[in-house]
Amino acid sequence: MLSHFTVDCVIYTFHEAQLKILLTERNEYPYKGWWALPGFYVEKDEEMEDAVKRISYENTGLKDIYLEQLAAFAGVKRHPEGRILTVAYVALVRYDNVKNKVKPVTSYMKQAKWYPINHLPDLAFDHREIIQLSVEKLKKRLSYSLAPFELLPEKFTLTQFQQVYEALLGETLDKRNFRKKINNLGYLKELDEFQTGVSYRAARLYKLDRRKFQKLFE
Amino acid sequence: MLSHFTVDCVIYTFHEAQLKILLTERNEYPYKGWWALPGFYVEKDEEMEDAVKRISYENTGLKDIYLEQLAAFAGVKRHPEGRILTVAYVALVRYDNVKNKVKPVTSYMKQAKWYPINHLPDLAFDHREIIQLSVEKLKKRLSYSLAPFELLPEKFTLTQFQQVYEALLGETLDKRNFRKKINNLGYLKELDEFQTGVSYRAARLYKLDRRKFQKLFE
DNA sequence: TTTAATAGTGTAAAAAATACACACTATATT
DNA sequence: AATATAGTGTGTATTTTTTACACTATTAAA
Repeated sequence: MLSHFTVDCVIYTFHEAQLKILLTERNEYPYKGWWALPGFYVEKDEEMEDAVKRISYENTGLKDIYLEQLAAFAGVKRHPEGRILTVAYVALVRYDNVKNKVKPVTSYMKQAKWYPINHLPDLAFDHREIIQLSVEKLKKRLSYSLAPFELLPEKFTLTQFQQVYEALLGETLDKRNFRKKINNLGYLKELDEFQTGVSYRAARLYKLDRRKFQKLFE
Repeated sequence: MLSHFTVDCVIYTFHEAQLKILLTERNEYPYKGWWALPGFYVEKDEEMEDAVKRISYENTGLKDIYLEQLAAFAGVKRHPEGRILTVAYVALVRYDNVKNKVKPVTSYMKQAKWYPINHLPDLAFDHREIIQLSVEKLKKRLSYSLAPFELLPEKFTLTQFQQVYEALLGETLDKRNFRKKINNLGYLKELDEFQTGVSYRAARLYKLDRRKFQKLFE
């Protein structure tokens, strides 16, 4: 009737044309030395979401990030000392905002590191399963959620946008058909700005037109 | 760090061309006399799903029913005595199987009753919100999940099948187009049997072709 | 000036979704 | 026997969406 209560965060970002997840190396029994999702106990009078925010702040230095609940995991055998119920959340952050910030600021882990979703190390507890579920959920919601925009910089190229889709779908898409489709969606705003610092033709930048997006999905 | 831990069940069935949810009248503080989702504490060494099965058995007399986890609700203020974390599950049952069975078999409730999803009474706790979320989830998964078949009898008419869709989508569908679409899906098996006991032209019965369904979604 | 790397663009064909109306049949009623 | 009732079952034309596919443009660096 009483259970330990934790939250775990699957924190995604988009970098080098890949989706990556932030993992921490545990410095505590059990699974000491293993990689795991950032997570910790929820305090007695703390709202679950606040605990998630606290943990993602400790790990990314960011407040006010995009969060959604994934699922609860409560297997009696998850933890050797008895049931620890965890509620897993998905968080999405822009790599620009975190690239110089990630470091372990807690005693219970040695380091934190971004791993591409298709090259994950062995993971503690049932964290592999949690991640698997999170990928599937993101995949399904792709075309009617703000998720892609939470992963990309404010201003992005269509190629970057396509790469987010490709990373989640796990397949390559035809450039022309992709562009046609997102043009029809109608919630991208074409800017008069271009990529800089590339040694090839600079791509045009776009951003999300939040108004149009909301009109479409209310 | 420790929290009370319960599960709540949103048990759906299909009856009289409507989707209905099983509610119980509480016989305990708090919300005594209010209608609520069937739910109870998870025992110390009990798996969460087993608790759900236990509770749905107590309420419907059925074992081995279709279950999926919906979400965790853990608001500090859900319960006047402090946080009670609940994990909500959706269960789907065939009305044929339960129609003579529903009765309160526990001390903590007075009665149980099926309510159409669009005529619900006032509900205890945040149960209205839980139900709302469950409807939305079912709606999204409609055409690529087994949910409709778990709600219908083994052998059903196309009209019944369409009514399940209509109830969840909250709109009426064109009969010809609906039939064309599900014909294209290709996982319905046409039987040589017909409805009986109706005072009008008897409709042909169909059933799910599980093999084809699985081939399609593996 | 050439090379390497990526951006950007259109059209035709096929497939899927939509809109739409009437004849059929089993039973109950007179 | 005739008729009313209530729901079953079916086809076609139109529009929309999806797919397949290949070349030119731009920039920086060598």
